[in-house]
Amino acid sequence: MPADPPTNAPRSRKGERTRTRLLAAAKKVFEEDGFLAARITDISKRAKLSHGSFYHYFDSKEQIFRELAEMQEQRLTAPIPVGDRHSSSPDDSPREQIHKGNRRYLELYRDEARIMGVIEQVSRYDAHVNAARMRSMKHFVERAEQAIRDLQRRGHADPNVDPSIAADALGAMMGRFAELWLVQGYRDYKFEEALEQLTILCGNALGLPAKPPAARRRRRRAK
Amino acid sequence: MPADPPTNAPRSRKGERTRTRLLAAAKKVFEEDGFLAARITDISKRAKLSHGSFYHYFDSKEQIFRELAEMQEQRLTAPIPVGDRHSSSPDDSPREQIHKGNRRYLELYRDEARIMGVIEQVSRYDAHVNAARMRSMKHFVERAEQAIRDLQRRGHADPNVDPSIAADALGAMMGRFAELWLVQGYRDYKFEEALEQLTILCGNALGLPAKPPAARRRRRRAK
Amino acid sequence: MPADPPTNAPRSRKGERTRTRLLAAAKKVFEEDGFLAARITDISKRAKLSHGSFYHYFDSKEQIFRELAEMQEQRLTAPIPVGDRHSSSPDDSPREQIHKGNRRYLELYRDEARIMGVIEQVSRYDAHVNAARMRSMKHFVERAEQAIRDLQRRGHADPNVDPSIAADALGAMMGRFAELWLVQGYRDYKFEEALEQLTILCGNALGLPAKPPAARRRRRRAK
Amino acid sequence: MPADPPTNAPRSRKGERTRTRLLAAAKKVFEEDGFLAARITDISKRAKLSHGSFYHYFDSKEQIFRELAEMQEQRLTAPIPVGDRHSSSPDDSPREQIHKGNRRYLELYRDEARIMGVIEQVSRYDAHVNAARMRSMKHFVERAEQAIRDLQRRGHADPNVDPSIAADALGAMMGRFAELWLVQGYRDYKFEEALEQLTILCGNALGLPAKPPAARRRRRRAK
DNA sequence: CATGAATGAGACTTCATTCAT
DNA sequence: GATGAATGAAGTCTCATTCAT
Repeated sequence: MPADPPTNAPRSRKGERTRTRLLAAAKKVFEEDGFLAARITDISKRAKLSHGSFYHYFDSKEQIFRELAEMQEQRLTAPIPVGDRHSSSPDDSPREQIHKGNRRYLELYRDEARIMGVIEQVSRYDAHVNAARMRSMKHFVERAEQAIRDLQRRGHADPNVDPSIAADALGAMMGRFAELWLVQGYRDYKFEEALEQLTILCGNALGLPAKPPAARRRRRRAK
Repeated sequence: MPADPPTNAPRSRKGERTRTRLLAAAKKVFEEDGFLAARITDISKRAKLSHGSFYHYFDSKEQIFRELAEMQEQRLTAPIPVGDRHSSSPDDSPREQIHKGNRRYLELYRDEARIMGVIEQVSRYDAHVNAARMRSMKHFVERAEQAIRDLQRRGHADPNVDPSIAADALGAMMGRFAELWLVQGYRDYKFEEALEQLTILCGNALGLPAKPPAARRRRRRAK
Repeated sequence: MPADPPTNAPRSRKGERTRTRLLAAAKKVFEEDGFLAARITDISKRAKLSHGSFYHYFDSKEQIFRELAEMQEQRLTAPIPVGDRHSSSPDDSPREQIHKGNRRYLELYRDEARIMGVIEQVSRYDAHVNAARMRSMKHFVERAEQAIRDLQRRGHADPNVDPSIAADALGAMMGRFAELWLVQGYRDYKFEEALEQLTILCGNALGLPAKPPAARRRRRRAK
Repeated sequence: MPADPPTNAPRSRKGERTRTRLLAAAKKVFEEDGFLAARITDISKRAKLSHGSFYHYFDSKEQIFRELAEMQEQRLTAPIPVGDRHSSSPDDSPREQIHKGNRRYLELYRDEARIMGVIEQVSRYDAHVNAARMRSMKHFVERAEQAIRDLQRRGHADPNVDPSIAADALGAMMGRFAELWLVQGYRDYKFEEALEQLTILCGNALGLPAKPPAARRRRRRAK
């Protein structure tokens, strides 16, 4: 999954620092101006570098963006590290697990909304960026698909649901909803409310057992 | 909801025809080359016109695209005309109604996938195009929201679901899934299968009564 | 001195009226936008005519402007009609005659300052317009020159002054001062004051006998 | 009074040389073609540069012209350096001082007639250029005004003359006469003759004591 | 490593002018 | 006479990218 190993890797400590500075500068510039309007000059200037030097580190605007986007995507879809605030414990209910996953996704998306918006933009005309997204999306969706399959096997999810399509569709829902809400400002939901609702919708869609309002559950279990 | 009436409207019959020719040409060029790569010259040439003439009818590439996008969006989210192949009869079950609506949406999206892809692209950097999308989306979503509310009132939908968020989220799901599938070729689903699954997911998400097929089947079996 | 007889002279009564309308419209547009920014379209539109029709009456923007400029120049440098408010009676002193001539010039210039400014502009890059100015200027200056010569012969003007150069120079002074003041708003003189001063300067320059405001002088003489 | 410091100032020695080359090239092109017909490409080509490079140094044709015009204006209206061929010694008569000033002005104007003509042209439609002219003109005229005031105080100049208007008007005369003569070729005066006449006119206008060939006049008065 | 001067392809846009209707 | 559609020459300006220093 790594991008093409940078052809122009820095050789010295100093070079490495400069490269990092460029990446940070590029992120800011892309966030402020969008991909198209961003100019190499702006990025270099922000990194306190002459624009000529840019080419020591990256071949083009596309290339530096791809690297940025890749980093971002990976962060967003990476498996939740065990022990993380968002990691689910084995005895979380499926809905609770979804809830935690969704929370993590939305929080990350929200915190990086600007650059996420630009990635959405660029992924529509840069095949590389799109491919990178697809790759990490697939990775993520596969885990979800497997989880659905498990739930179905244990009789906890609607057997009529196709795990593959469902994983894609619910992923699409989360992604696009996040963009509409957090990037394009389509509406102004309260974070917790939106999160909860999305979780309900996901849970329902998969036909998971009703929500925690635990009382009911215990009774059922009690049965 | 109509766009600003074109400032440079044609004043003669002939002009009107030329304008239409330009719109058709533009659509093709945008579909083939994408928005950015499309050049005024290409559009004009395809309409068998000198590039100078383009400016009699449109102020810029943006402007002609906006008009195209607006038309497309309206077609996609317009209420289904009564009597249409896709129109639902009053005694359709809610799931059936959703099914019909989804079918219509997906079919239209599929038939215009190329241009829809370009619209997705442009809407990320042209505020006008995005605004137009938002407008028609809102229109569409409001109808959905109202429908959900009705279902809840009649006890047919999960009362925990927020109609507004649900309408947005399921709309997001449909839209993004369609793009992934029909524009970006992310996966290669069979049309009927994807349609059915999306309908299940929507129905489940809203907590609608179990799918008809099941009922019938049981009854049938019961018979 | 007449301009080239319009190649495209109107043939009907209606045509004549349209032509006049175009001239009037052109004058306004030139005044508002200057020559360069003025477009045939604007002129035609203002004359409630399609721009195509413009070419029935004039060959180009230059041509219509030349006609306008010529009219203006002639008005400005035409001999003062006998009996006119500005006409000088035979027993006016030379200074009084100059005063009247200057008043007439400045009043006309002031009343048509906008278009005069445009003429100044265009005369710097349209040889025809400049030639027209030169022609009428020469006409005017020749009369002045003759007048100076007469005054010198009668011992009323400084014999060291070259009538030809003086006429040119004082004409230049009047013209450029008027432009600076009335077109470019360089300073904000009171009309009467500026007029009087210019007259003094002209009179002095030619070495005419001291100014009439006899009172003061008499007093001085009385001393 | 200096123009806004160029935003795109050269940062290296080489750049500085190139910039200078561009200015020189621009001057020539403007002189040959006039402002309107001059193209960026021509200027760049003449400076042995690609047209793209032009934009490293100047934002537009207007900008480079403004800089050129400013330089020219300043040269023309700068105070005469002490010791210069044109500087007047304290015991020059007022008429002699005017003579020297006029000579300097006319010689400079003549030597730069081409570009002066273009400046006259441009100042009529570029507010910046005009403003620059006005500024340096004002500077110049203020010195003249002060001189007139001094002469009046010492009883050497006609007290009826308003120093401010007179300075403007005589400045206008000099400027416009120079243009007519040296740029537009309105007439073909001998340099020395024109200079002398203009000096006489200025001196007379201000009512300065008669010219050196005083003898004649004194005799007359003596009568 | 860094600088910034130089390049040049390429697209947009304007508008005077022509011409078929 | 009038209309307005159509033409196309011409010039501006931008910026990614290269390269000599």
